[in-house]
Amino acid sequence: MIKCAKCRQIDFVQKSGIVRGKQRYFCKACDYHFTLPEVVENRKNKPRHQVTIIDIANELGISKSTVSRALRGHTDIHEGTRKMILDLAQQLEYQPNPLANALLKSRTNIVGILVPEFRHYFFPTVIMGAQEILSKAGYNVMICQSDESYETEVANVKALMNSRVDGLLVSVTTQTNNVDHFRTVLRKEVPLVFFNRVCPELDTPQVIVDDYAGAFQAVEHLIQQGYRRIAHLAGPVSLLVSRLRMKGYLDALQKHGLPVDNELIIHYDLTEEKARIYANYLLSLAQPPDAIFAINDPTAIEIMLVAKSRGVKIPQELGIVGFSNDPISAIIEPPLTTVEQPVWEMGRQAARILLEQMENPHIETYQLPTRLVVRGSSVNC
Amino acid sequence: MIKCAKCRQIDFVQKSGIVRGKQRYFCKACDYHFTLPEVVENRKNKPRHQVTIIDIANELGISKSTVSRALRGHTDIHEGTRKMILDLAQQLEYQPNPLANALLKSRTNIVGILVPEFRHYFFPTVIMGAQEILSKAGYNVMICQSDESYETEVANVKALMNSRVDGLLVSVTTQTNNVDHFRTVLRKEVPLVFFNRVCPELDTPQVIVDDYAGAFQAVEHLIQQGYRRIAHLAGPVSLLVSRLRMKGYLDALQKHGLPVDNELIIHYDLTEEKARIYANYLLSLAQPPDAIFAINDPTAIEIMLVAKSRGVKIPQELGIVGFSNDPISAIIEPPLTTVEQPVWEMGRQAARILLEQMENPHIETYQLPTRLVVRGSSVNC
DNA sequence: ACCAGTTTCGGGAAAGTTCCCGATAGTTTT
DNA sequence: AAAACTATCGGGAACTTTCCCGAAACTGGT
Repeated sequence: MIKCAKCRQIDFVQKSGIVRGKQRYFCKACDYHFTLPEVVENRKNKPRHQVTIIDIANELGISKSTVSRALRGHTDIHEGTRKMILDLAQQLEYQPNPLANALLKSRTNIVGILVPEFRHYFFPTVIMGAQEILSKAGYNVMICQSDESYETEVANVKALMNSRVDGLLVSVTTQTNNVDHFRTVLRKEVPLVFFNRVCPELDTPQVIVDDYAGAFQAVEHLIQQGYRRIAHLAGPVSLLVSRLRMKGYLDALQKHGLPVDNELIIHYDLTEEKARIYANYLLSLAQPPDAIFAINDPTAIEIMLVAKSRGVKIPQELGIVGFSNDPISAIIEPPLTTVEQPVWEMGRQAARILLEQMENPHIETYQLPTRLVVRGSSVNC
Repeated sequence: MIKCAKCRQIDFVQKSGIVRGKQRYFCKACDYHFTLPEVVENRKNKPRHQVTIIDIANELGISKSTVSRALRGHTDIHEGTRKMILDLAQQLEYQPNPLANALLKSRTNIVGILVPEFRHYFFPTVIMGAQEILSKAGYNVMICQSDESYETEVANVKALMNSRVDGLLVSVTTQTNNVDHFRTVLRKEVPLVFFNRVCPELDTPQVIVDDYAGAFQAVEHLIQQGYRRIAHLAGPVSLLVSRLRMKGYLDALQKHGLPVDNELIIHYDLTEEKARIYANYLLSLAQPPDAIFAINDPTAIEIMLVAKSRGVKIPQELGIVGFSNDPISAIIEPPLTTVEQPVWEMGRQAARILLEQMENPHIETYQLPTRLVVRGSSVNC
């Protein structure tokens, strides 16, 4: 009753177990195991078939190699054939599959950008600058935020590496003390450029601003305005920006012969709650400061809000200077004196260096200038 | 002098032209063309070879199928073999190549997010909400901004589709009147969910807030505060949100028997410059408004700045209400009355619906509630 | 007609996975 | 002991593209 799939005979076929729910048969004559082929039903589970070069080749009765050559602008092809292929490709709306190309070349044309957050002005703007350059160069961008968590940062780096990004633009978290995950990136020779929050212990290109000069100017400005007891609400020591701005603060004090009071120097983790807590703490001191230099504008603004809620008059009783010149600084009352940094340009430069890195690996540190923008929050008239 | 590459004989070999700069030969005896193989030099242009399942298979002397089964947690495998494979995979730090998988399955595990901008509070926050859900589900995110330009939006959609994203989360530009590019997306059966700025002419899932109710409440609040000549600086008519908030504005006026003055209704393109221009225009009218309902918070804030610069007192001479409750609204002086919308949640819901869409396509419109937050900019006491 | 040289095209490997299905060996049932 | 069944593994296609290299079909020149 059952024909052998090989010799087409019936007599020697016998049952031989079940495989994956299907009856199996064995033909003694030709020593051959087989199962009955299922009737293939409506094969509609192939939803969207993108047009491939093979489709074009079949349509024109030529080989896929020729189609590929035409599309890639090779020379080894007849002008008429090329035109024919190009026309059909356009007509069929052919889109080359980047996945196949990526698999073959091990290049995805995607760069990863990893930032601590993008709720405030700074990081979104850097990203926009980077995107401007990268998309011009034909790269897509995959953005991750570490949320100021070391574990998330490690996980994100892993995820981006697993996605086989061609390069990485990174600003580390406040908690990043161990940088082994970035060493892994370097070991796999994936270009890596840090910006703003950099890793000086790694030999990688970096884009930063002149944090020291900016901080120095800011604090000197406060001194020139007559403030004498100047506090500094600083970032965590782990970040180089914190240390550089701190040094600018200290040197400015020293230059003008002002004492350094450790009570007035606070390192914190850049969260809003802590900013409020330390602002309150500073203003509650027996000898409160008459001015505060904040590590960045969001911090400065938290201080302003706390000062306002305590009835402390700005700038008369408290001068405040921030860093970064977020747009909100010009809007708040009184407007915030701050150190302007070319944020958009930082993104552009980071992207540029990353692209260069892909061509020709080299270490480059790019430093952008800062400029003090004096507004109402520090003019003690 | 030249041996045939096939029969190893010398006598019948003759020159036969040149191919790509290399001398070609022909053996009459075996009717065979050939060129001399080049001496292969140091093949060091294979930079980083990732560990593959084939490496594991070769190492253990088994087939790649078996390795794949072990790694994918299949049942058809011996427990000992699986353990052996898993151990070696861990030791070699094996990472499956997502490109190969994507090529095979036509799934990239990437979703694209397309927004008009992310300089303000709203869109970055939505994106964060969406990312929270999507990354939990194992998806990476590719973010593009159309920069309020229709052409850029079309180009971005094309780029994301070309990158073979598995789904799309979109908020359209102010200039988007033609939606053919989204029809292309739907035609290729790529899940597409709109949020905030939606396309009602397309049959797609959408996530919106109750714009009508929010606007109605806002305007009614102004009326209850005693304002009688209420202007509306609205968004472009092309956006549904504009139309809905407009309707809320109109209905609130009507309910309280206030006349509609077309002079006080301005549609604009949501750029900062135009906001300033129209704010100035409104305040320069012979009969200026005594309150303005703004389409969103950035607009409201521009109006506040213009009013301040003209010496118009808020809220005494001009009441202002915004929409969205950006953090800056609580900070500005006076604090801005605004309609709060669950922005983060909007991102979460959009992502959730997109994920559902991938499983089981269906049309769903999700509407989130709004809530009026009354602050100083509208309390005419 | 014969050969050298050029132009144009096709075949097939490679990239790394998953999955279908056949194959084998071993185990249990009749 | 044959028949029926299970557990485990290997082979190879498929996904799409690029690229190497050989093959065929030309062109001229002798």
